[in-house]
Amino acid sequence: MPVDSSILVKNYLIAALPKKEIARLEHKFEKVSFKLGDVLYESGDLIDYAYFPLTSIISMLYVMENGATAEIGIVGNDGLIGVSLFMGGETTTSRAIVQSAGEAVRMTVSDLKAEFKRGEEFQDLMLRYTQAMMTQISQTAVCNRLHSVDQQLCRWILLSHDRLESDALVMTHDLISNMLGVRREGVTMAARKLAKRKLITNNRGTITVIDRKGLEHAVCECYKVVNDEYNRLLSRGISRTFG
Amino acid sequence: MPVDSSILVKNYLIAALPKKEIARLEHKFEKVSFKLGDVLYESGDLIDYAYFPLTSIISMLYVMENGATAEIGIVGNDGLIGVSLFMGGETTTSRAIVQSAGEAVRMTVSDLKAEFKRGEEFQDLMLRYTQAMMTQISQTAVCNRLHSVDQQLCRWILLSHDRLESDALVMTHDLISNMLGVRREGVTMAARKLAKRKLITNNRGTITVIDRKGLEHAVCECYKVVNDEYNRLLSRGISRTFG
DNA sequence: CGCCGATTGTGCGTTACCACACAGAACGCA
DNA sequence: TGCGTTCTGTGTGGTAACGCACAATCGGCG
Repeated sequence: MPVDSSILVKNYLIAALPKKEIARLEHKFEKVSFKLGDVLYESGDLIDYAYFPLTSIISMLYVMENGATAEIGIVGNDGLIGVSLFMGGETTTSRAIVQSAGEAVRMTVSDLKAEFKRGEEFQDLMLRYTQAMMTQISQTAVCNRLHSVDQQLCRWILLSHDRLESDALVMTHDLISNMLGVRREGVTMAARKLAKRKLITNNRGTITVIDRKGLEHAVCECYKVVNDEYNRLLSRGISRTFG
Repeated sequence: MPVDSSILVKNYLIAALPKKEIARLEHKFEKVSFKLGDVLYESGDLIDYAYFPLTSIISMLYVMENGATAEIGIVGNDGLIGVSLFMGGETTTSRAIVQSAGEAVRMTVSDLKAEFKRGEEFQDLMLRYTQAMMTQISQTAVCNRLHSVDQQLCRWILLSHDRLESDALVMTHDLISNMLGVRREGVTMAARKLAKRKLITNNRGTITVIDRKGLEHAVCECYKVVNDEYNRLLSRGISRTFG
């Protein structure tokens, strides 16, 4: 489906491009819709398209040989899926899976590479975004090492909330546990604690944020570190309140 | 100190450049020596130089507000420190600290950027290296989440061994514990187990690899995943035995 | 309405790791 | 040779998370 150029700017990365570059690119985008659980690509797949989420959220998930999973990073309308294309690797060792249904625009590999190779603002922006992504991944490593499941769930809810228009996260505890790489019961426990503190409500299949400020107060420093870095590198935050 | 160009190729990243580009760059390198514990830069510091280790090993370490630390990645003669310079961020949220004394060559920020901006093989190589680094960081996140201290120590020893000419890792358990983000006693226990299996010896301040194959057999899949990706992206392994 | 699958809640026992305290061993230097 | 520092080993008790089994509950659909 060809796109109305006005929707492109829902993706902040595209919106950050000079008007001239947007004009050159807009007819190369194609709009797509994703359902929860759709897989954009598997580990090792050659990739056809780069995806710029508009309302969807995509998780990058590593899948172990024994089937255990852990989330490496999360991308919404703040970024794109397909960094490996202009980095030269063509594939990655992770799976890209839809964590929250919604829409995205996509661009073919060759269009993406051609624009990147021009060496203009598009290239600079993609590289700065990639560094922001690296910071997010790094902080995931740190958080996995040093923080409790409670803290990590809190961080994960904020990361998701930042990338959603709604306050309702349509996710079962089981799915969240796959992202965090912990037991489903662990998520249930942690969610109950947050609900008891009146920061979220926790209904069958849906977590709803009811006290955003409270969550920000409860979360570990990892959240803010990454957020500040997105601000610094991309001149805008993805958070709803910071920056 | 000006460099003898023959030593430059001890760094595999430099060695992978076309002869023409090496020739253009060689007079821009300067040789430096590092002691254990030297800090190349702190989180947030503006960086003056990019460092290409020859015999030294550098750790990228995240330092929490409470002083706890965790390693994000490790760089030896397979790579460079200063990716954020050409990625456009100028700084990172981590500290770069010497994990194993030795030498490196360095290049000024402006020389590095100028060469990168030419858009030739140097740029491609730097970007592919950066993707390899992202894979390493990602796998650190996964390993931190899903694997035991025993497994992580094993992986860490192999990562260090790959980047050393010697079989002796001059590191106290305390320093290793800072890298892994665990207790010193946890490292002591894990090292004793590996020693009991005759994979390493474990003397005051030094861990010596005595059964490389055995370690590779004992390590979690995270090691091989990253190693394969370095192979694929940089057309050569950093491991002493694989690829 | 009633059934069934999906989701969440609970209750074990077990394991891995932590924090702290301190003993012993090795090394380096006077 | 002896002394102090650094490093490693050990013990005790506590906590977080695990694996597993199963009960309770919710929602959709025939």
